[in-house]
Amino acid sequence: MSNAKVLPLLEPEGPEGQDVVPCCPPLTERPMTAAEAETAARMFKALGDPVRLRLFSAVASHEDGEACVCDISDVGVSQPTVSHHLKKLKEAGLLTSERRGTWVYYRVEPSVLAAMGKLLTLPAAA
Amino acid sequence: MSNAKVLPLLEPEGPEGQDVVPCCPPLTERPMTAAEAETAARMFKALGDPVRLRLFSAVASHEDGEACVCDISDVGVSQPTVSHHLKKLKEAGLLTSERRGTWVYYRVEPSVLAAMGKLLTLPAAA
DNA sequence: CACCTGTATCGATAGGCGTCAACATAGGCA
DNA sequence: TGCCTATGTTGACGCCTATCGATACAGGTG
Repeated sequence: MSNAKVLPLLEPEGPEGQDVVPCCPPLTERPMTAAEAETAARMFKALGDPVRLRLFSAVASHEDGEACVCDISDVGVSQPTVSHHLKKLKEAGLLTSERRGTWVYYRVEPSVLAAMGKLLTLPAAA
Repeated sequence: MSNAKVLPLLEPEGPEGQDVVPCCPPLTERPMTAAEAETAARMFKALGDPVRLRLFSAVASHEDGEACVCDISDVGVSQPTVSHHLKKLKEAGLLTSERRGTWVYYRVEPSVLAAMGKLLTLPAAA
């Protein structure tokens, strides 16, 4: 494990704290390169499943942007399926997880959410 | 065909021109319902493929948010595959198409892009 | 009309993915 | 130590989908 893996949409930048730079410019700025598209698509894909989207929203809207699995696992699928989807969200860099005693808590990465939002920025709509 | 079909992320609202209301609140506001997630996931899924993301970006970044297929079809896959992906983007409500003489032009729906952006809005980041 | 180019559709195929039951692992508690 | 709960992993199954070649359709040009 370790935290050597970098979040897909972001690259750590500079030693001044938690600065990050988005992987890609807004979709409307210029055509994305193949590499950029590969990276960004991974995140969109992760949110492209209704169950995952609900899980993500449940975590993101929970107090402090963090929630125990037990708080959010009522989405109509079996427990292994919930676990599977949370893993996918983690692999996509949208969530992080931490075990605290009996329970495992998942937390959103606000900077990633912001980066995705910027991707969908409009140029200068009239 | 006809334009009876409503864009997935938006619902026409009121007779005052092009007003639309987003299908769902920001992800962080409250846990999405199953129905909301179903709708929103359809759009994320459409952007969850690298080829489609490049095609979408190519159209969105093109002059006037519109591009001929011939201008954007150089993404490393066959012509039928390009056509297939453009159709998917159209079905997801992200693009519209119009034939003008020999060529077919695809155009982005700015309001849909904006709605997706709002979905990823942060609450009140410090 | 015949021909060429641009785009869409069809049919087939291989791989990806969501889902579950069964099992494994981790931590708390008696 | 043994048991219970919470969560993750494994293996299997069926569906969805990205891709292609072949073909069809549309529109321009001669």
